[in-house]
Parts: sequence; structure tokens; C-alpha cells
Amino acid sequence: MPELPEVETTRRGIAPHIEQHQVTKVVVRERRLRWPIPTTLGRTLAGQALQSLDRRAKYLLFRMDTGTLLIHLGMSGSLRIVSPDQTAEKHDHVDIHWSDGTVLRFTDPRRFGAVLWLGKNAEQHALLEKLGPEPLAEDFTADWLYKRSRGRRVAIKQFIMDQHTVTGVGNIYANESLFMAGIHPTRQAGRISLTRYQQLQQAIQQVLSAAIEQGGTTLRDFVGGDGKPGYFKQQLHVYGREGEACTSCGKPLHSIRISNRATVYCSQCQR
DNA sequence: ATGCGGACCTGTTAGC
DNA sequence: TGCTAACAGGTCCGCA
Repeated sequence: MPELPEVETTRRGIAPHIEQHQVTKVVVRERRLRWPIPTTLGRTLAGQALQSLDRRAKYLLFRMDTGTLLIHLGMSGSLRIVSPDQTAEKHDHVDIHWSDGTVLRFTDPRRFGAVLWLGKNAEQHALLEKLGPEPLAEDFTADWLYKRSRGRRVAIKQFIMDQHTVTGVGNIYANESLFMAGIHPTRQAGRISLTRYQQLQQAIQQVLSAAIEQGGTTLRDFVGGDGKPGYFKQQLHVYGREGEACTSCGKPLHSIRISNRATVYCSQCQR
């Protein structure tokens, strides 16, 4: 489900409700996620205060007194603030209870998500250590994209969806960014000029910032921490629009699959 | 090192 | 109406 804008929307939605509060207990109903939820999680978290809720790539990082709790939403995960008396549904796998009575509920039908305790030195953890730059930070530059791509034959779309190239770009925003930059999604990453990488770097930043402003993209069921859907869907130019007219030139949009992911583009505007 | 395909899951929808 | 297949916002891992 969630790419960077949806994760960021979630973070902003839930942070004000739980920051500076203490965990009272953790209820785990299903620990079989991407990796099993540690059986000691409740004991580890109980009594600890949340100093801040950060995001790195698509990971939410709960900075606690003695370390970091990592949550990834996978394809279908969501986090919501619920009232303590709200009964749990089928896929509500984890509840974290806080000192003021609020409950943070993790829901994930497909169970591709993750809930892991990283302890101290979280940034050295294998999942975080080798991530690329944050797309909205200053170290995400056209130069970095250009240098990293030399000699690489992968399709540019796969290249920018690689979290070691730049974090947070998933299938929707990869399609949208390439359309905005006028780059054909199958073009080899190593055969794109610095000038075009400048356009791509800007396109990624514009698409992601606009999506964050709109509260993310809701295709079917994404809701932010406040339970509201995202409105960026109205601004999608290519994703989910195969066969429809290109918003720029009017030609019907093409649809192909790149590494088994739906890829939509305009053969006229993207080269 | 790079690149590819399979794996992990459930739910919804399209097609017969 | 019911069955089956394809597809869905992610990414890790093993193998060539």
C-alpha cells in the first residue's frame, strides 16, 4: 500500500497522539508478519516513553528511552489511533496502549509488514544501513543518480524503485515521476544523461511533496492516522489510467509490466 | 556486482 | 451464481 507520502502522512497523523507518552502494554494477536514479532516486545516496551516518531524511507521509527521500534506497513498495512473500547477486527494484529488511554492499532491483511525492536544503534541495522538518500533531503542530487547509474542496464523505473538508489519511491510515484520527467520507463539507467537526471530528480521531489500535501494516495483503503483518505489520486497522470488519454498530448497511455509491476506511460511524451 | 524470478500473504475483481 | 485466475501500494533472498 504505502509509499513514502502515505508513510509520512501516517507519521504526521499519529505522532501528536503518542509522542511523550508512555507505553502501558502491548497486545499482539498475530505475530506472523514478514518476520515474527519478537515475543519479548511487550516486556521491552512497557514503561518506556516515546521521545519522537521519525521516518526513514518507508520505515516508521519510534524513538523510545532505550532504543528504536521499527514498523513497516508492507503492502496493506496501516496504523491508526483508536479508542480503547474499539473491538479488534480480523487483521488488527497489534495494539500499543499508551498512558493516556489511547491505543495505536496496527492492521495488515497481507502481513507483509514488520514490527521489530532494533534496540540502540538502530541506524546500523541491516534494514537501515544501506538505504539511499531521502528524496526530499539535500543529498538527493542528480549527480548521485548519474554516478550511481553508470554501467547499470536495469530499467530506469526499477532503478528509482531501488531503496538503495533513493528511498520512498514505490510503483505509483515511479510511474508518475517518469511521466513528469518525460523518461520512458524501460530506458536503461546507465544510458540517461545528467541533464535528464536533473529533470528526474526534480520530478521525484515535486511528485512526492505534492502527494504529502494531499495526504497521500488512496486507491482503495489507505487512511492516515486520523482515519482520513488521501487525495492525491485526483492528480495521478498515468498510474491506473492505461488506455486513457495522455493529459499532455492526448494519445492513449500504454501499459506494460516491468519486473511484474504495472507500468503506465505515454509513448509520445516519454522517450 | 548485477539482474532475475520466486517467495511471502489475503482480498478484490475480472472473466468464463 | 460460482469457480478460477490475475492483480494489488513492498522488498528480501537465493541463484545464475
